[in-house]
Formats: sequence, C-alpha cells, structure tokens
Amino acid sequence: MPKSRSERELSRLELAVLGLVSKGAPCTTYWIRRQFQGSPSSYFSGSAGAVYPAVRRLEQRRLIAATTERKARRASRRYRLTPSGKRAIKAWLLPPLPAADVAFTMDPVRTRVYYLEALTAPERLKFVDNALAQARLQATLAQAGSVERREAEDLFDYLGSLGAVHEARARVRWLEQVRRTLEQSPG
Amino acid sequence: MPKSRSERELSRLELAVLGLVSKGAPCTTYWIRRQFQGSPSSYFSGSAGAVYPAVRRLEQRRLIAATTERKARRASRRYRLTPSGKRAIKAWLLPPLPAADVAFTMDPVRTRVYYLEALTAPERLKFVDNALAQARLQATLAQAGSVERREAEDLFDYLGSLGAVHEARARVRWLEQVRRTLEQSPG
DNA sequence: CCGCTCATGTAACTGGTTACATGATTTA
DNA sequence: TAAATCATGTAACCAGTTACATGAGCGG
Repeated sequence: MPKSRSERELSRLELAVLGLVSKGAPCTTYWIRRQFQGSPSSYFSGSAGAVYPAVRRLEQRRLIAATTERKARRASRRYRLTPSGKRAIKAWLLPPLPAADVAFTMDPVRTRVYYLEALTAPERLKFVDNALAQARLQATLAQAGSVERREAEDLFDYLGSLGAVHEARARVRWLEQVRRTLEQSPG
Repeated sequence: MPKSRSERELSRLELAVLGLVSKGAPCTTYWIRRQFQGSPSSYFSGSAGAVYPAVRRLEQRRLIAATTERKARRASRRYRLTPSGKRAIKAWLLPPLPAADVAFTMDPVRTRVYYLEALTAPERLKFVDNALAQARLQATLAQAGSVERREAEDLFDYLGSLGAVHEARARVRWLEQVRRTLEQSPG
C-alpha cells in the first residue's frame, strides 16, 4: 500500500518552513523566502519554485493556516501554525533524533582533502592556505553574527549561531593541523 | 545560448565519483557504489539509480574511460581517469574555492536548536541531553575511524577523517554550552 | 513617473531517491 | 545446491533548481 500524501514524512524544506512559521507567525510566504535568502547557510536557495509549493503542501496537510489580511496596505496571506502543526513541530524536535540527522555532515572542503593526492606537493599547500584563509573569514563572520544575536531577543537564534561559530573554528584548527602535517611530510 | 551538456558544471556526485576513480582506478561502478555506502556520511546513498548514470555521464564527457577486463573472473568495466579527467579534478581542487563551498554547512541538529522555543523548558533539556549523547558517540566513532586510517597507506584519507573528528568534537562542546545556558536561563 | 520592494506564482528541467530486475560467480 | 556477493542496470517518482511572469504600492 503506497503511503498517502498526508502521512509521508515532511521534507527538510517543509520542516524548516514549519519552524520559520512557528517563529514568524503571522508571516507571508515572501517573508519565509527572505529568511532563507538571508541565511548564511546556502543549503536552501529560498527560490519561489520551492517555497510556495512547500507552503501550499503544509496548508493542505492542515499544519499551517492562513488568514487573509485585507487591512494591511496590500493583500497577503499570513500563515500561523494550527494545533496539529504545533504537534508536528514537537514531533520533529522531541528525542530521539534520527541517526541520519546526527551522522549527517557534508563539508565540501573535507571532501576535497580526501582527493588531494591528485595535486603536487606545492599545489596542496596552496590549496590548504586558500582554504584556511576562507575558513578564518567564515569564523570571523560567524562570531560577529553570534555577538549580534547575543543581546537580541531570541535566545535560540543565539544558541544556534554559537553552533556555527564552534564549527567554523573547528575547521580552522583542522586545516592548521593539515598544513603542519603537509609541511612535515615528504614532498 | 543554453549551455551544452559538456560544458555544464559537474554535480557534487559526479565530482565525488571522479575523485573516487582517481583513487581506486581501475575500478568498477560497483566498487564506487560501495565506497558511498560504506562512508560515514549519508549525504549520498550510493544508489544504483544515481551512480550508474553519473559514471555514464563522466564517460560521455571523456573524463573517465573504461577497459573491459575479460581476464578477470567476471566481465566488468573498469574505469580510470583520462588526461582531461585529470585536468578536471585539478580544476576542482585548485584554489580559489568557490564561496558557496566554504559557507556551506548544514547541520540538522543546529537547525532544530533554532526552533527549540516550541518546546517546554524540560523538553528542551531532554532534547539537548539526547543530542549530546549521540554527538559524543559520533565523536568516538570519528576518532576510532581516524586512528584506523592513521597507520594506513593513505595520508589524505587520514587528514580528511581528522576533519570529521574536529567537527564532531566541536558539536559536543557546543551542545555542552547550550546545556549550561539552558540550565541557567529562566525556565 | 520610474524603479524598487512586496507578493505570488508557473514552467521546464535536473539530479537525486526507492524499488525492482537480472544474471554470473563464489562460498558455506 | 542454496545463499551471499559481484555486477549492471531500469522505472517511477520527487523535491529541489533557475528562469520567467505578473501586478500592486511606495519613495525618490
């Protein structure tokens, strides 16, 4: 028996949209898109072709509901979570975390390191130096973003951004170690 | 003017396959699939429906070429990089790294933390404790994998696995900080 | 009034996914 | 000889992508 649309698991995008609605309600799809576009992560582009259909799917499953605001300067559908939407977001957050979500890490820099053999020794060093420079920049940006959120209203935005800081710094330390190893290894 | 198939950028999967061929040549598509399946990252499933077409695309672009081994116990197409395949992999590795590849981080645990507001205070602590336990396990596994590769032949496998260790430990430290913050914050 | 932002969408494509299918060879 | 592994694929599907399209309201 094929799974019906309404019992299939929510996609990552749908989950993220659900979370954004929980924070930004009552919000428009347009606002949701901008959150994706403004996010430092480029995992989702926030393209209209993805977000509008995702919102519609969530609405069809009665996880979110719209109130059409006519009072506002322009007509817009503003969404909020329904009771079952609140249940859905709890089910997503409540332990235990699915193993795949904990194991999941995909770092394009690390992927490249695995295949660095294909370069000459000096090319490898140039690669690492470049990666290091960019990683340091990322770490600085993450730190700045975190400080910015620190005094702000939303504790969980701050705690999340702290995760990005830790990750960025770990990448810097790792690349420094890689550099030292390559310098010492027989070219 | 639309980009022709042969000048379009290689997908992440195609790039990863190219890298695997550079390491495992002469190798079969089946071997490539097993590398994905055995990988601790679950980013690619290594499904036949993805890998066989990807290999075929790389072959059509003359980045890899097959020699049909009849001598072997069973017939199989074994691939190696062509000269332009070697150029392609260098172009992928050589600096500068595309900004998107450095910025890219997608951590399902961190994503959840952003929306932890939707839970009650004790539920939040339970979430963090669960995440912490799983993160610690991941860190241990990453460490073990790294030690295993340390004495092995391939330096770059080892250096890559070190990256996973750093990342896993950073996640543990971050979650510990989150826990402390939640304990202190007004419930 | 021109251009920017707000707001909502569609169309064509693509590159993955799961599930299925087949057959040869090795191993218990 | 039965089961596992090696080896290669196809079919249906799906959730993203880019690019395009439209129109209202607002600020310079």
